[in-house]
Amino acid sequence: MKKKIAVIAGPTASGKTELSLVLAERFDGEIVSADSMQIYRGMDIGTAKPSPEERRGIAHHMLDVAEPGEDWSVSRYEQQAAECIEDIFRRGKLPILCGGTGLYINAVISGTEFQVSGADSGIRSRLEAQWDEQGGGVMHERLRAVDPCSADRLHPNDRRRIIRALEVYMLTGESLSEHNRRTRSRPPRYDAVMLGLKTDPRDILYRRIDRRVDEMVRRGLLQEAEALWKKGALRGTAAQAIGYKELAEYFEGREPLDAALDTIRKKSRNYAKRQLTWFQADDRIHWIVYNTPDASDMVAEKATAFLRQCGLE
RNA sequence: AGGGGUAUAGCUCAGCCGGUAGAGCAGUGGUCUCCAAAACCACGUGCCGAGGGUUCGAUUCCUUCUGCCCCUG
Repeated sequence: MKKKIAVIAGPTASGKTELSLVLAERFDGEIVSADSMQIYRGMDIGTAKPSPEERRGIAHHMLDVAEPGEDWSVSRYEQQAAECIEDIFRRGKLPILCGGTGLYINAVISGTEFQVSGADSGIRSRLEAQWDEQGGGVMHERLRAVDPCSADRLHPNDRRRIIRALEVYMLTGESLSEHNRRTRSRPPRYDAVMLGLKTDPRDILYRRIDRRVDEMVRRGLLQEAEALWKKGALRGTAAQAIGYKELAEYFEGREPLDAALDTIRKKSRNYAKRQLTWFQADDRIHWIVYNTPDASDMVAEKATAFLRQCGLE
């Protein structure tokens, strides 16, 4: 029988962390973060990473596993997270995968293989250079020649995915579409019991996000971001983190502080919307509406009931 | 108080010589199998501030009023 894990998904500021702690206590679980930015050491306030005190003695995994300058990727995440989950099972506990990075969650559940890395071989940067020289149309046609399915599926402007599709083919000889067909046909690695948190009118979430940015500033986001910026640590994937990249503009004197903060709020809302689009398309998710702080007990009860109903205890 | 300017989509603003209107941002919907807090795609009818006038026809010209902005006192 396939092993069961609990998953808590949802957009930023929807209350995932809080719920994960309650469920970990009730189900004797350990938490595995599924967040592409919380993996970085030193990026704490801006990623809303639970502090050691906030973790209430519950084991957390996949936090602080990389330096901000490191290149990170789904592949690395998937491998390490899977190891953590297996360890948790060995300890006889329930793994609770909790986070807002849908791609990471899916990779772990399904056990997707990402064997080839174009970034390492340097082929990716070569393809990127060619894209800039020859234009996207040429690259799209090149892809069409080796992988017509992917070419049809991808919009000509989708530079990143066209390059990746070419890279996969060049590195493995197998087209991306074949690879996907093969991996998708395999049964998922875990039996995931998925919970999703959201607000009902979306504006509630947006307002919560706006407020949370102010809260982060109060807690020292500027100092944290400035320290990383001074070290030149914000490179690679970490440089994409909302909050840090906008504040870098401010530190460099290219934008006033209030404008940078407005952008942070805006980008966070945009991000939340994309997360909702991603998760709402996933019909495995059992949604719970979490509108106000005083509903936390009710949310916990609903979540608990659902997990029990799905055979967890 | 006098003079000048402005009033167009939720916001910032385009609309040359009159033929009823577009961009960016926001928002919404979507894509997503190694940069994913990223990248990419789609969607723009709004008493063109109000009234009057000129005109076949006014957002566009004239005029009055109202709001805001600037200058002079």
